[in-house]
This record gives sequence, C-alpha cells and structure tokens, in this order.
Amino acid sequence: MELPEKAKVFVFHFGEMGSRWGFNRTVGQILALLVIHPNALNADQIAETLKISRGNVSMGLKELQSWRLIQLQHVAGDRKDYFVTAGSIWDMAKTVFEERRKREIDPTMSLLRANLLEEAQNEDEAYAQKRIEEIHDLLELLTQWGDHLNTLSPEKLESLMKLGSGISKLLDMKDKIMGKKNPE
Amino acid sequence: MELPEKAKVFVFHFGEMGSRWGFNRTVGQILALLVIHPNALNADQIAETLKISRGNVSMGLKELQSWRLIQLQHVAGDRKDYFVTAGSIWDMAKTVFEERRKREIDPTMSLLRANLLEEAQNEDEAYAQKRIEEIHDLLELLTQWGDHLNTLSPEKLESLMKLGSGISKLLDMKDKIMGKKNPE
DNA sequence: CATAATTTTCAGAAATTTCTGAAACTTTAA
DNA sequence: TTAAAGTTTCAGAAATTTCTGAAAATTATG
Repeated sequence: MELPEKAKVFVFHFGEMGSRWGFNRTVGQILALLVIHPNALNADQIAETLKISRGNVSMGLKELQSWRLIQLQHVAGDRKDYFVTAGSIWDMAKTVFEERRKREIDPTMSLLRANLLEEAQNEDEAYAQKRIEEIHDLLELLTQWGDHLNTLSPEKLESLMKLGSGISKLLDMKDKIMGKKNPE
Repeated sequence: MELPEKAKVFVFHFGEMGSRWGFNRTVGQILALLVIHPNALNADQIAETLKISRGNVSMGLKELQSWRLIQLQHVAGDRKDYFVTAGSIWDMAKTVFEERRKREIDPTMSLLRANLLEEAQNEDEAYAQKRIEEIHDLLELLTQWGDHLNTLSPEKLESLMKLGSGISKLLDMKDKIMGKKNPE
C-alpha cells in the first residue's frame, strides 16, 4: 500500500515527534498511520506501507497496546489481527498524559518522598532538601489538578479551557462571593 | 567534590528522567546538580563531581543556557564562569513548558495547518484531514489555554489549581449568573 | 603585545537504541 | 492430529546518540 505524499509527511513527522512523547520513531509512525487510516490495518499492511520489518511492527504494536493507544479488532473471515486507534484524539491525548504520569511522575515522586524522609546531615543537605521539597510540591499540585480536571465532563472541561481570560474574572467573582479575607 | 549518597541518587534519577524532557543524561545531571547545590559552580567542578569530560560539560551548559534554565554568574576574583539555575523551581517548570512548546508544538501545528490547506483528493484523504483537524484543534486549545494561564499571577494560578473539585461548582455558578441557555 | 587561563569545538570512540529476519512459538482449521 | 497461517522473540547488525580529549579559539592579565 503506497501512501500519498501528504500522508507520508504527516506520518514521518509524527515519527520524529513520537520520540519526544516517549516512544521511538517507528512506533510513532505506526500510530500516525492508524490515526489517519479509515480502516483497521494488520501487521503486514503496516510493515509494507512503512517499509519496516515484520518483527519491528510486532514490537511496535505491542508497545502501543501497552500505552492503551490502539486496540485489536477482528475482521470477519480473516484470521489476521487488525488494529485501530483507541478512542478519539482527545481520548488518546488523555491516555498519553495518564501513562506518562504513571511511568515518569509517579516514580519520581516516590524517590523525592523517600529523600525527604531522611534527616539532613548538614546545611548543604538541608538546602538540597528544601529544593527537592519544592519539586515534590509542584509535581503534587500538578498531578492533583490533572486528576480533578479528569473528573470533569468533556463539555465542562472544554468550557473551562475556552474561558480564556474570563478565568481571571471568574476567580475574582468567586473571591467576592465567598468573602475572601485579603484580596489583591 | 564528592557528592553525598542522597544527592547522587537524586542527580542520577534526574539524569534518566531528563532524557524524557528533551535533553540527554548528562544535561539532566548537570541541571539536577545545580538545582540542589547552594552555590554557583564552574565547569571544572561540575566535570569532577559528575565524572564526565570537560568538553561534555561545556556542551551541556550551552544546552541548558539555550533552554534558559541556567544563568552565568561571575564570582569576584575568579576568572572562571560560574552557573546557577535560573529562577525558582516554578519558573523553571514554566520555562520547560514554553521551550517545549516552541520546539515541538509550534512546528507540528504549522505542518498540520499546511496539510489542511490542501484539497483532499479522495475519500481517504478527506478522512485523514478530518483527523488531522482534530489534532490541530486540540493542540490549539491546549496552547491557548496555556497562554491564558501564563497571564495569571502566580497567586491566582495557584488558587485556581487548588480549587480542586470546586472548579465544577464555580463553572455551574458562572453558567447560572451568565444565564447559559442549555446547561447540562 | 605575549602569555597564561579558560572555554569551545569537533573528529573519532564508545555507548545506547533501534531494527532486521530467521527461528520458535501459538492458534486455527481441515 | 497435522499442517498451514499468523505472531512473537531475540541475537546480532545497523543506525543513532552521546562522550572524550586534544587542538583551536577566545578572553583576561601583566
């Protein structure tokens, strides 16, 4: 299956970018291909289209499944495994955030927490701990906020994001109504 | 300069994690070292502490400067260049987001836009464009929202993030006051 | 100036990551 | 069962990235 030039550009770009998002070039390309392809594809089709080895496709598909970004789909009358992307673009973005949190933020947080449990032995270590605590608190704030946003319905989330500068006014309004003690 | 065990663990971990954030292992280590070190450090001290070559340190420092994460600091009576981290942890996190946007999101957005300007030649291409448009709109929404959040004062931003589930109530309140037509 | 101190560069070496393809394994169906 | 169809694995090859260290360039000092 020969890819039209336009599609090729997209797929290659996401190959390069994919590596920034935690997976390698071919994994990015496979995902991009499945995103723009209207039908489910099997491993042989993917290998042929992207001109990569069958084994590499197998590993890439496994990786994408572990990220929960693609799903197996059976096609009637065909023994081969076919794959499609899992959910909407929105869903996939959410999944990437979630997975990266699990793989990167969570282990970092426990390392930082472990460090903070130990007693500082001198002034320098106390300084280091202060900085580590700042990092920990920032990560905690960000992840908790992410969790809250995740509980919002898609409509509410979208309306929140589209508030734009209105968010500032809304916060002022809230402070006024709730009777904030020291507004500035 | 020998690093205490605790510091070593932190620095090595950020070396590994750093690579997820767009820079390589030693660049991550250099940044981590500067973050927890109370005083400015020069290239020789960094090379000795991390046991890496002088040339590598030079390249790493240049990279961190291009990310605007560290700053040159002169020390009276010493010709060497000393470095410190640029701003608070918060500031650094913001800087990383900004830089990654500039390096990753912006080029992707223009590629997607260019694609959308072309006419679809058939049904499959039309499908691909629909998906590409979804990606484009999502990225646009996210970056615009990021811009808005950036205009908020740190206090407001923090109070927004700490709202937690209160955000949902606040949105309802706004809808009621503003008289939204079809609330759900 | 001349020279000493410091930083940067970059070719090649080393380390790491990714990819291939044949063999092993699994599943289905005759 | 057995054979055919399909998938996965993994050792080694290829590609890519990172690192070293000596030489070149830059900057400061007497």
